[in-house]
Amino acid sequence: MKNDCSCEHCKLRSLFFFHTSADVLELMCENKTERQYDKGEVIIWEGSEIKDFIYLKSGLVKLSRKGTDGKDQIISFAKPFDFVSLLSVFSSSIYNYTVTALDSTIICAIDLEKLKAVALKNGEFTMGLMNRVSEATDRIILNNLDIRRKNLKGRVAHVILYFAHYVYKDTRFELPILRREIAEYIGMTTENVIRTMSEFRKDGILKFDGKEIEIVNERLLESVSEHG
Amino acid sequence: MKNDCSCEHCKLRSLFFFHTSADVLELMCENKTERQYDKGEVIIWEGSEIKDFIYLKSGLVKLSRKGTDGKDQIISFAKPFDFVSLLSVFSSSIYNYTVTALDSTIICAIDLEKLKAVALKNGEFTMGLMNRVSEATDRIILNNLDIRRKNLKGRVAHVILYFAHYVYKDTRFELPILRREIAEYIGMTTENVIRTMSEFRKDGILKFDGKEIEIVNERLLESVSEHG
DNA sequence: ATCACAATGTGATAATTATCATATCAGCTT
DNA sequence: AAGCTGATATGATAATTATCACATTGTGAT
Repeated sequence: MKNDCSCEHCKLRSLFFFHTSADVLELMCENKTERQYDKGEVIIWEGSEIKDFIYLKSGLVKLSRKGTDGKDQIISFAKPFDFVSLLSVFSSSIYNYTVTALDSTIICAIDLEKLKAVALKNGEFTMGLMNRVSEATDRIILNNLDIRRKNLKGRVAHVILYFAHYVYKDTRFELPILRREIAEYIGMTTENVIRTMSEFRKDGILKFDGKEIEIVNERLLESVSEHG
Repeated sequence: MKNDCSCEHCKLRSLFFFHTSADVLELMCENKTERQYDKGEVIIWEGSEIKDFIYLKSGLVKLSRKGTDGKDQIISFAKPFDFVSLLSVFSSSIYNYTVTALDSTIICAIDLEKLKAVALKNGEFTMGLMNRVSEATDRIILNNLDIRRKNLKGRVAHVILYFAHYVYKDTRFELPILRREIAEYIGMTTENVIRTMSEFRKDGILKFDGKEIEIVNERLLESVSEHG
């Protein structure tokens, strides 16, 4: 937990703020805390009070929610440049989702009251913030719509391509989530996700090597993602 | 299409803005257009340029999107006090959804460039705006998650209860959408929605009289909504 | 190393939902 | 009034997905 004002040179800075006026810089430097989480650690608990505005500096997380039936549902995944403090922060005082690290993850937390105080005085800053929040929530909604259109095979293909294209930018990567978590994300059962991935392997679309996954036939996987 | 600055007394005003400073009042009075749409008319076309910030004054609308396969998906419904210009407006220059009136509807349109100009100078106004946008998109995401947890019967029950509780605040109302539109909203087929509603009728949960629908056994409908 | 436990993997069967076919009904036009 | 069209309605069947049962593999703790 350091506070060396390294954000002055942080790559993320430009994404959050149009200008970096004196009050915004002070907010970031004096009132931010950096925290590191290991894979599997919970960063935010559903139901806890929102005290900070949080964003990802590095790593990968999942946003999930416990249904009334006790079953978890995964809302979305987020990597740096995606916001984490998306939902709730400006419309609720309580988080209505849990954020869990899927990999070693570093977050920056800015005291929410102080951020709001700056935002009230600085429209430019607030507009930048709103742009980001709007963009990130849009992506969640549209992605969920996209998944809803597809059948089991298409949904599984969608998730694998999501990690390949959007997160790792490689056709070979270590899958950061369990089969069960894929199921929680796409709204199918764990068994069927496993079965589908086995089929992809048998069909020569995927190769597994421990946690490693390799997309052998990307074109076919994309076709499956579109047309089942 | 009138412009008599009636927003000064508009009930909605308090919801959008914390304070109504001079610049905000001028924005609303000088740069707003009021438009009326009949049931079925399209207010915003998917793919069109975003020129205005739009909100509902009265009526009811649906937000929908045409999938790559040509099939419509309904994202959400909105009534006054829900925003319409939720998604896209602050993160895109093009609407990625269509807004259609489900009933006679009046909207207010504020020139987006002028709104942005005010927002840049007025952090308080922008914060109020962000609160609203965040609240509305949160509701869409959580509602979709809720529907995803349920089976066919539960989803149909959910939609009927949504209109009863949230829109009409009555157990008897005129259903503003077709069976097909319920299907497009919950991701099931039209036939199965029709079948399910017929079952509800046969089971004494619902009564139909033309377009009118009456919830006879609300407790049972709620139970079906929760546990299928 | 062994035990315990969770994750992966696979098959058989049941339940759910989609598809296709066809009928009736309501509203609208001529 | 007749004819057209889209919405509602219903049944039979096919396709998809869930459930249950059980085997195997992997992983962490002692």
